[in-house]
Amino acid sequence: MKEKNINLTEAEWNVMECLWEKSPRTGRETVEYLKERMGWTRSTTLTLLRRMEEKGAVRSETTEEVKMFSPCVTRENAALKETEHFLERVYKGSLGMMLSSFTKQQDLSKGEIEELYGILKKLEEKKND
Amino acid sequence: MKEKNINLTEAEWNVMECLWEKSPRTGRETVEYLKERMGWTRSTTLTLLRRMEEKGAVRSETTEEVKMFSPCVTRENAALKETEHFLERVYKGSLGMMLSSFTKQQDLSKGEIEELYGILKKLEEKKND
DNA sequence: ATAATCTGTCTACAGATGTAAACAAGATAG
DNA sequence: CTATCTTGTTTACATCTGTAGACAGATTAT
Repeated sequence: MKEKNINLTEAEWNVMECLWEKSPRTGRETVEYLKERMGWTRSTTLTLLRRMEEKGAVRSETTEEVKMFSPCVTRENAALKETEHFLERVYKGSLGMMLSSFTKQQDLSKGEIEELYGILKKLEEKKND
Repeated sequence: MKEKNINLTEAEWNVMECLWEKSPRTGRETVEYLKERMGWTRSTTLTLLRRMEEKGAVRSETTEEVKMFSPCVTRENAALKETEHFLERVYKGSLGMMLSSFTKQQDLSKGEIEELYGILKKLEEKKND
């Protein structure tokens, strides 16, 4: 069974964010949410939802006359896929290359560097026990 | 003078890679290069080049009867843009979040962790002197 | 000079994406 | 019951992307 490769477009990410934040949600809620943050019309949101259901990114079930939408992928998983794809395209798949290139240009603050350190340290510890 | 926001599509990245590797290049060279690694026809490559010139990603000059193509952005810069955009979309702009989420799922090898450490250390040193 | 070849430009076309109006059937308010 | 609102479904449409054929002028080989 082939893990369908769900590619979320930029617009679709917004719909997912909405559903990841809370789900299931009615069409109405979703429309409301996206009208506010994105300024989308009802049609736009519903079209997105339909397409996303077609491609298996969200699923719906009709409870008491109303359609409820839920995501079919976790945010973590979607993010992971995106990240892999991104690293592949831009940094030949190397996280190290990305980190060094990016930081070389971005000039992180001390705090940020500390944060990254912390992450690595925790990682290492977990690896060592 | 607004820094035009050059968005490279996936296909276009390949053209850029070719020109970043060496430039200027004749159309012919470029076509040759991409025929090999991508299996693209002459038309495909030339169309891409034209579109990319239109949107300012590459520029050309005709030297002795032949058009020579060069990139208008450095790889570093393009990568930076992509990275920012990517981080924004997927990790609310936070490199830290990206690193921790990604590594949580990806299980880096010891060597890789070391590599990342090295990068951070160097960064920190630079910051401290 | 003619045919074959290069090089550059134009045109094409299907599928993806962003965005949305139009319409139909049920629910409801007056 | 009729006018209105709600919810879901269809259709639309301009752009962008990936991919490429067709054609015209210049160059070269026969």
